[in-house]
Amino acid sequence: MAEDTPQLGTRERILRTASLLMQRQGYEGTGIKQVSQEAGATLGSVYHFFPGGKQALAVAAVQHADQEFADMLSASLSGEADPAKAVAACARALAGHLRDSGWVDGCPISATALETVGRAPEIEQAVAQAFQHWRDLVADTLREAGFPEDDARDLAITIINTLEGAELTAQVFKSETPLLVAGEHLARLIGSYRG
Amino acid sequence: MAEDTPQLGTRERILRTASLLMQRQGYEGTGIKQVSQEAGATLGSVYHFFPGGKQALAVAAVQHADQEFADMLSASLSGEADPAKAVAACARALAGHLRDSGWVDGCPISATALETVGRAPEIEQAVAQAFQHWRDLVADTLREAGFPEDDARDLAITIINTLEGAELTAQVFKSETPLLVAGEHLARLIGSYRG
DNA sequence: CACAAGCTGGAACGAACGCTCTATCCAGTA
DNA sequence: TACTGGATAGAGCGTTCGTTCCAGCTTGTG
Repeated sequence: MAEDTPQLGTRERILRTASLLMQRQGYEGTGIKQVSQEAGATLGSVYHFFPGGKQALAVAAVQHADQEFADMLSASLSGEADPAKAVAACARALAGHLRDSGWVDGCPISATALETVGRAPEIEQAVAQAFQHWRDLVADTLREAGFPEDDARDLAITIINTLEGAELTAQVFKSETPLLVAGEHLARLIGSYRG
Repeated sequence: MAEDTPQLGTRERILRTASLLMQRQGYEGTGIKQVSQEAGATLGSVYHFFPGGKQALAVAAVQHADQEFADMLSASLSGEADPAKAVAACARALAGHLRDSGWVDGCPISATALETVGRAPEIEQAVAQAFQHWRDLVADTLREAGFPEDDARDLAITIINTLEGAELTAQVFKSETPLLVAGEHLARLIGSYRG
């Protein structure tokens, strides 16, 4: 898993491995021993760097995924001047990445989110911060393109939601279609605020 | 959990309990022993009715949830003649139900879907069938309202996706807003095909 | 009343879980 | 050279997991 990147520090290797495994298997489905093995670390190291145990590791992994996905989102959004086209391009990028991964690498945190909602406050909060972070990136893009504050905020909510749901569905059907259709519909929705 | 409905048969009680627990905790987070206890049944009964073990129980629970959600969807959609209004009403219904449950009862199968994608083919297939089922219900509604076949199919995809994503986000933020905004945006999107 | 079939109850199994613990290693410092 | 403290290593704790197994209980039929 991450044994092929030994130049990274142990903590970083554990974090990346945990994030990847939780993306694919969820929080409950990912064991600390599996993380340590696939990261090329030992159990002792995991507890050394994350004294809070599995929950602390999950929070850090969610935050790591948050930042990684935000970078990808920023890059996608800044590639097009028209926000409608930018969102559609973003959906296409997600679809391509998902297909290339064999339909396993969807949203990095939604599985964890669904398993821990109402049951692990620290993790829940990290997930909420990530969603808010991504939403803000989209809202900023819309505002800079001239959309009024209220419209930008509401559209950003729906854009993130729709991409989230489309990615889930694309995984289930192992098809790019839901994401591509979502991209076009979101572009149409954004465009409908222009007139 | 289900001890208060002893008039139901044991198999049905196990099924409902499994479905509810998997909705809230996911597949990995839900144990067979927990199901048997909260269903007021014994371990022997679970394996008697579901000889295929946890996976078979999960498949049956997903199918049960499929039918239950489909009924709710049909009722919501048939309440309004205009499909745009019907979808918005549906989003409001989901938001109300989610709030009443203390933000824990979201989509009954998405947690299970995310945990098992690419790792448990039987469960994956049951999830895909459920999604297709719901999508068909929406597409039928749109077709009956006069939408062309292609538009109805594409819109149905996005409507289910968006509701799915909005429900996830509403759970994370413990707020009805994502679902309500999604309902309005979906109504707007549907309306944009009218002109 | 007897008897099979369907169902229930729960002990027990091996494996895996999260986590704790002690021991060892080793670069940096005095 | 002696010491210190972060990092590594993994055995082993108690618990829970999914599963198996079988004795006992009901229930309906002859």
